[in-house]
Amino acid sequence: MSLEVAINQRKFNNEFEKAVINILYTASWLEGKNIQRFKPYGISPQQFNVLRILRGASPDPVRLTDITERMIDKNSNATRLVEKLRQKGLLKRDICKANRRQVDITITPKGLELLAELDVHTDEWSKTFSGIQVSEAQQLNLLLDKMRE
Amino acid sequence: MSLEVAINQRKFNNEFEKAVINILYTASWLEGKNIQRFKPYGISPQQFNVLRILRGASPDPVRLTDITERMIDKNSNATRLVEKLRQKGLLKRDICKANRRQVDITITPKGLELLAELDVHTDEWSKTFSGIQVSEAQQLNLLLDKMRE
DNA sequence: AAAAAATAGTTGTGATTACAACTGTTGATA
DNA sequence: TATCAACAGTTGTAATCACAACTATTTTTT
Repeated sequence: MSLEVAINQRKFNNEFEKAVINILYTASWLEGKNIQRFKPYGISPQQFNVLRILRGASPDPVRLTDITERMIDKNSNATRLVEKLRQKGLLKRDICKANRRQVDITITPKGLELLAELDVHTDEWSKTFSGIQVSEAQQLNLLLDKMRE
Repeated sequence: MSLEVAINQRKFNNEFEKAVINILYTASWLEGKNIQRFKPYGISPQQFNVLRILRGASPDPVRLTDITERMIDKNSNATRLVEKLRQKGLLKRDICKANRRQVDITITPKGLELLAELDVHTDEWSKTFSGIQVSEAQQLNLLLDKMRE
């Protein structure tokens, strides 16, 4: 569906403003889909993001600051996200002995299992973007990177 | 800055997944900028969105459902956004006489003034996207629309 | 070594979101 | 004309976000 139809607006001041609105609208659309996708597994998109970061480093631990740096949404409160996941037994927290200001966070086997379950789902989900070609996705990535320069 | 550097992740499963993450990251980046942009005027990006919808229809009123339909983020609670703006005197609410289930919402002169102030700001802001050309912004719009098909 | 600055994370708060259940009004059906 | 369904908004709630102030630890400066 075109942006014009999606938000029922015919005119935009210029292509830049339209692109900004289009990005925000598409992100909100994707976020909604993600919430539904993760809901059966009892986690939020942000929590999924954290788990994936942890798996990327596993079996090495990751510091809280590293998590924030690598998160898609930098505004999230990593402390609280981590605490939620810890309560679910998906990660463990240890005060770093070398530097007691740091908290070392590691994904647990249970966390890895959950991600493994979701992997199948994620692959299928990626394929649902039948509207665009691989080359177009590449182009999209290029343009978005360029926009943030 | 490339997405890889922005979220410190070197590999992605495929270009589609990368594009999804890129859209979400870019949207969060833009949202942060927007929050800052509107903060001096005491409104949120969503509230700005509502005011612009109202100006688009002005002097005609708009129903609450119309607002939701036209909003960038459909998940917002229009009732509460409108109430916030009403408290600030930026719009007025009237129960529709013909159909008392409906609420007619109209932007006030004060609301129009605020938007006029912001217009200057918005134009300048649009120009800060020096990284991309008009043709590239068009391409971006095309690809995003296609992705949501 | 004491004081100051920098680092790493936590916590408090007010606003906002996600979602479902709810009220009140109008239209359709029997 | 009652009854039921559909419509238009509202409200309750638990979770999350935005942001700043805070604690605790380590490093740097004097």
